[in-house]
Amino acid sequence: MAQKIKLSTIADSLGVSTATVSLALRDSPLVADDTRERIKLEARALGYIYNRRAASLRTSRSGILGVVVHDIMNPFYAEILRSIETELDKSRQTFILSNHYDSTEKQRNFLETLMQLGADGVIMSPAIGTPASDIALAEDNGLPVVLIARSVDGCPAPVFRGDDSFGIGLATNHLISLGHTRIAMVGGTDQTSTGRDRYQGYVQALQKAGIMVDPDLRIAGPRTKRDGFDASAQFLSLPHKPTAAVCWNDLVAIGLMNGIARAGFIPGQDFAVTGYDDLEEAEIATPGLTTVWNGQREVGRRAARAMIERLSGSPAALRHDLITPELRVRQSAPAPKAG
Amino acid sequence: MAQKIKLSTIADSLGVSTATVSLALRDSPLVADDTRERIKLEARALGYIYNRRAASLRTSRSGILGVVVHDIMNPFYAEILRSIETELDKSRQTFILSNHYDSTEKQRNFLETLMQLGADGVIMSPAIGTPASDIALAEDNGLPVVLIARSVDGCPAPVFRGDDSFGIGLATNHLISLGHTRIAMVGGTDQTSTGRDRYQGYVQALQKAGIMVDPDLRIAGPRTKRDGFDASAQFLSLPHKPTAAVCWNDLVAIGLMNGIARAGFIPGQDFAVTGYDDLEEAEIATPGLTTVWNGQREVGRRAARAMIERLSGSPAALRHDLITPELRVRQSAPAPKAG
DNA sequence: CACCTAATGACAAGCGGTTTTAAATTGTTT
DNA sequence: AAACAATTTAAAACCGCTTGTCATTAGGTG
Repeated sequence: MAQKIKLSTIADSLGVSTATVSLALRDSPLVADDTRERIKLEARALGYIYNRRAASLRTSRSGILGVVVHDIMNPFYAEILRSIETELDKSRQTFILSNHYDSTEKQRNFLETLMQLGADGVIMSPAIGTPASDIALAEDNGLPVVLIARSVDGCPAPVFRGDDSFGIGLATNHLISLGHTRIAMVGGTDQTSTGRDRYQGYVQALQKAGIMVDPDLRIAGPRTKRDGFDASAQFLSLPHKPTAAVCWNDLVAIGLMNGIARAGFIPGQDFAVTGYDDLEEAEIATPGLTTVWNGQREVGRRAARAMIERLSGSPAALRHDLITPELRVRQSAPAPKAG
Repeated sequence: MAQKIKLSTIADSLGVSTATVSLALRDSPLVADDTRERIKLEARALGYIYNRRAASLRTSRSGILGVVVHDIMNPFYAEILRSIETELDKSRQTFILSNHYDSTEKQRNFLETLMQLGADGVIMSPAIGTPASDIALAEDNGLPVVLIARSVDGCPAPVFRGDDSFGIGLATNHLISLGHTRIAMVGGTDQTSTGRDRYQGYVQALQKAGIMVDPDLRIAGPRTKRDGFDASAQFLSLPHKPTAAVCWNDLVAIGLMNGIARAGFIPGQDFAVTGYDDLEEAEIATPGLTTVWNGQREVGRRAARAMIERLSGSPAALRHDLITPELRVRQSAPAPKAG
């Protein structure tokens, strides 16, 4: 490793002061045009690397954002993440990523790390059971928080997510309109705001259609493709076989369809299945998955923008931003078989 | 945001010097036990947050690592990433993530950012066309590099990856032993070391079995599930219909099977398909995907360890570490249909 | 009790930038 | 030619923590 090039190296080599160099590199109007050019040229020639730590010590802006999600291996979060990345790239913010796997402790550790690093803010999908105080602590220490996908009770931070109750209603109503009456709900948990909203949306849709809600038809828990696959046995052995399944998300739906197929049935023919999220994969699944677009790209984009606006000191951002889901009809959810 | 608590705040409140506080918090033996306890207690009581930027300015160790992959939405990289995360967690290193989408420019920008932040090192799967000089530049600026999945010609950095040529041979030989002779290769590109190795492995296996290599049977390019799905049309219209497909990876294989199914054929019955990587998903695909375990967990684990060792100043790590792939037989690749 | 060693803690100089304040230069005006 | 304004550049303090050097105190020994 060659000798370290710093501001003073450039200053010495050009016979000016470090202050001038600093100002010049950041295009300050206080420096004459040709001085600035000479300095920039020399900086490049010497292979100068700007030291952000030193700078941020003074300016208290690190250019780093934190992003916390449940699990990036889940395509739902991966899609959100990608749009956050795209948006942050434009503003030259780097981000540090962490999965919390729904451990509030892991999440707390990560928030602490961010504070130590002097991160400018954090975009997070809170872990199950996150107390509002954890978020308040971050804010108190100068770490602004923007929430995505889930909200936290009693927490004033802005939230960006889809309208879950409405969205699951779209899927449920679609099945009802096709003539299904025994509709199972596979996946989800009451422990998250999202889980409660979706179950409630499902129940409301049934009730509005005058269909009795049968608690036996709820298979709570599944969240991944594997879970959905494993849940197929339970689904197939439900009392009074259901003809359709409203799934927690696309992963569960695809897993469930795979499981059903493994058992010798034909998904999208023997049973109607709907997903949720409209992942890229929904379209190429076999059969094509009827699902609900949940705007994950949009969630990421808006959350990132909100954060950037907040950092640039604009007035308090809006508190909540609900994205309106849309139904995507494909082949996995036809009308029930006659008889 | 309350008033900032720093070392001197604690020092003043206890009537000791900041040096003592610094030493105490880091468990230096130079500080008496009970002094240390008093200091730690006070730090907690005041809600002190360690300022890593200030510290690292002095120590030139930031506790940050960079990780660059092609695309985290690709489960192959996501699995590697997860094992890197697990490993780094143990050493209290945080990491900054970036996708390069095979843009050397984006990759260069990211490396520059890491240098500015004073990152301790970077674990990367290099973008197609990465010149060895880009990596040398990083090393010159004190940013140690460990490569994963792909190697870079003329670059002395350690590499962790699977033995691609051998691995693809496993899949090809398996198909040959089942009686297949017209075996297509779907996906991959000659632009990466991995791509060249796998194609070569496929060719060698055929030759060794005395099967003529037909260039028409190569469909180069596909890498994603979507690509595989789209390639199914081309696959089905190949001259002299092949009976089997060796796919670039599991994603392509699953996509291809979906496409084949959409066209009215039954994958794993009308055609034999093999994947590569053994993603979690391979097991629950329908039919279960016969594939090659590529040790991505192992790659991530070893790469992270190598980096940590290197940081702790241990002697030069070994240059290459090839993981030996293993065949995983499931249902997607049976013998060819009679006739 | 004087002397030496070991244990403990204070001081101050960095680390590499940013920014405020003041000085120097140039050009204008009377 | 002196006085003043505008434009550039220089000097120095500061951000918060680490660490080598040195002073102080306490304990042990002859």
